[in-house]
Amino acid sequence: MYALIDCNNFYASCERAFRPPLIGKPIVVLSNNDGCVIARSNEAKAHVPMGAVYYQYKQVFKEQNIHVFSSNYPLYGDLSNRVMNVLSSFSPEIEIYSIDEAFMSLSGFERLDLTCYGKAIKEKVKQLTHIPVSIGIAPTKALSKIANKIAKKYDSRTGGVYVLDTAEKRAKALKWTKIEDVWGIGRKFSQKLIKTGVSTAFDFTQLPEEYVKKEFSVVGLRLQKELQGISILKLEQVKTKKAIATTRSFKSNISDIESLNERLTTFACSCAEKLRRQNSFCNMLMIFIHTNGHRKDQAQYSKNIVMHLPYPTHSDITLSRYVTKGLNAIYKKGYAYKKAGVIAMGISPNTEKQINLFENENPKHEVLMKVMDRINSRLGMKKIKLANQNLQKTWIMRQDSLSCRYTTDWNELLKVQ
DNA sequence: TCTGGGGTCCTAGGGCGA
DNA sequence: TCTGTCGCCCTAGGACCC
Repeated sequence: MYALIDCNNFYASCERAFRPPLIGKPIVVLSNNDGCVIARSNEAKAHVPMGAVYYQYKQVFKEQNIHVFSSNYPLYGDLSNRVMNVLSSFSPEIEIYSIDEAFMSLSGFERLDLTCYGKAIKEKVKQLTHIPVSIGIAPTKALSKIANKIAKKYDSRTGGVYVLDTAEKRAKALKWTKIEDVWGIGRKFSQKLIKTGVSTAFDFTQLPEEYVKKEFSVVGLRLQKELQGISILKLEQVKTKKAIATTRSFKSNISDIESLNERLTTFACSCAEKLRRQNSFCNMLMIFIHTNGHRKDQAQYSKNIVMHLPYPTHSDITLSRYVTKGLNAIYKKGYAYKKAGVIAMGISPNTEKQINLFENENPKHEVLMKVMDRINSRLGMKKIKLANQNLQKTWIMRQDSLSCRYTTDWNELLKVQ
């Protein structure tokens, strides 16, 4: 059996964890640059759709007394770690699936009353982190997702925990689940399925295998088996990332190549730092620049370039050199750029560095990067930068409604009066 | 004025060497 | 020496997830 533990309206719950008066009040959390709504409390869901554009909904927020927060990732990341730590004490096998979800293996726990065990987990997480969770338990990962949806939807009846442990319950749950709500069936696939008369998860399980394989590849076939109660997807081990990206939309458009180069250099340094943190190198670098696709009245241009590096690296200096080279190749004058990014690819661990016969990195880079990381980590922020980055840090994201970093910054600890 | 960011996996198709 | 086939690798594009 597998359990899926999912934090309820996670970002909104994090904001509430340190501000109890907000319990029961409508809350939304915005994306970077306060662009659009990325999380809503239950109370806000009736008034604001997911992805709503902030400036278009300002009036609604005001009228409905909805509390608005800019996203506060240091806080959410820290609370997520705390939740996962609590969960780890309930099973030796746990897969952290995302910032607010984890799968847990309950094999060997079958003799227990799983509903009671689920409730014990839920209560412990609530007690230690103040984050409410819902728990779905079932024989496969895909079914545990459905069980979780039921637990969340019928919270008062289920107490936030639902176990799908019989064929009857499974059939009933599958008939209740709309095809577009099935984990792994996105917008395109659900449209295609609905056209052929498949409107529920149960209908999907009745389709011929060959048809599913042909139309939805092995991914669809695996999912079908999982929904039929045959466990195919196992818990996954922590893996090193295959790509590391830093991409941003700008608060206002950028047209000149110097400013773009400064931004992209900073993004490259952020990628390099993430690479060093996970002890790996990259040997390919992609950069891209976009104009604002939402502004149909403005001239559009979008281009990316992939560069193969001569040797694996995680040096700020090397990556920034290639960023400049790439930008010179794709930049076109006369456009207002809204978004840009750097993606490090071809990632290999420190232990498997492929050395080039003819050209290798200056060994001083490695030492320098270590010193930079140590100083920056001790000072808590980016004090040491490359010379072609902006030392004044005038590129601040729009975050008009940011809450405190209650758990990760000494200066922002909760004050008790 | 203002519309997020960061990932994974699979398939098709072309190049290329055995 | 030429040709056909097979399989591997790479890339682009498309689907999905949170």
